[in-house]
Amino acid sequence: METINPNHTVESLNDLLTAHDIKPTSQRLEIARLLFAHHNHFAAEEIFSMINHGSHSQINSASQNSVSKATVYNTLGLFARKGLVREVIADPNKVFYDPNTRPHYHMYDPSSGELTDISADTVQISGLPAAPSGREVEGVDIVVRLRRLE
Amino acid sequence: METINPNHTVESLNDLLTAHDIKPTSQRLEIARLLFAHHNHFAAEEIFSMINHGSHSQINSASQNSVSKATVYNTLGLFARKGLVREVIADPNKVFYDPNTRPHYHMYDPSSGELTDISADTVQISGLPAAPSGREVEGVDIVVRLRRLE
DNA sequence: TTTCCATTTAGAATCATTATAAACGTTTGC
DNA sequence: GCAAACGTTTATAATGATTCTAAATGGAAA
Repeated sequence: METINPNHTVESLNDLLTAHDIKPTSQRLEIARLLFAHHNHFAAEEIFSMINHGSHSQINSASQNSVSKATVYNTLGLFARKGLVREVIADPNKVFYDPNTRPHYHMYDPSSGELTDISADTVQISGLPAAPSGREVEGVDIVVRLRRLE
Repeated sequence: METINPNHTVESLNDLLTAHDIKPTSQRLEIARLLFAHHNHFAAEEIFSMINHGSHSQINSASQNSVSKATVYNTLGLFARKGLVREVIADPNKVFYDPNTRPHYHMYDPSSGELTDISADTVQISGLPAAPSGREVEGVDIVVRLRRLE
């Protein structure tokens, strides 16, 4: 179930982007707001349609917020490169963007498309090999794949 | 269960497909031979080009081995559904097919496209949550993402 | 044989994503 | 304040993996 976090003001989002070396434009703030207000993972196309057909515009805003598809993709790529969000590769058809960049894992149900978090606190992994020379480990992704019971 | 053996004969491949409830056609045998002869993961497009532009045709063979792109995709999907191979979701741009269906994990280097196995023998994981009701865990994928050292 | 059913095929369609090149908006230098 | 310079956004085209479609093929069975 999805909850909305109202504790992200335009100010704090501004600071968040700035702290990650991202110039805060209105489009970037709009996308960041969507990502950080919901406790959910979104694909680029979902974010695009939430902004354009969705009911997420500010109450008092006179301007109809609209961001082009190209900008949505560019911005999510930028956010990921700057470490503001994390890409989750769990479905071959689309990339999910996760506003939680702290270590944690995922559970994925392809039949519903639902991607949920697994806290890293309770999970123990050991025995993973070191990176080969010239490389370093960027991260460890764990995806628990689910299927409908027969 | 099947073991990976570089000396797969046409007969043993035949049996392998039959044991997995797959009718062995010449195209399916050709694709299975590629997958099981190499200790490697391949994407559909790689298999397609190995068959068509690759150096895998018999020198003295009068028959030019050629499998259409549609059949390569259909066959790999069939193999995966029947449990003969496993899909590996590590790169957003393509699905890898892994002839090793026993539990094991992967290391992925996006900069080279190299996907290598991590044996499950040395890896310990605990504390993963159970599947929600109505679902079961199909598998646990671990991908150690690599990056070039700066 | 002739029929039937699965398999294969070429090519079109799809869909997420990326590239292109123009338009736009801000900042900066004067 | 004004204009060049630069980064950002945009519509649109292009890409590339994958899936779909509908026809052709081929083997098994009657």
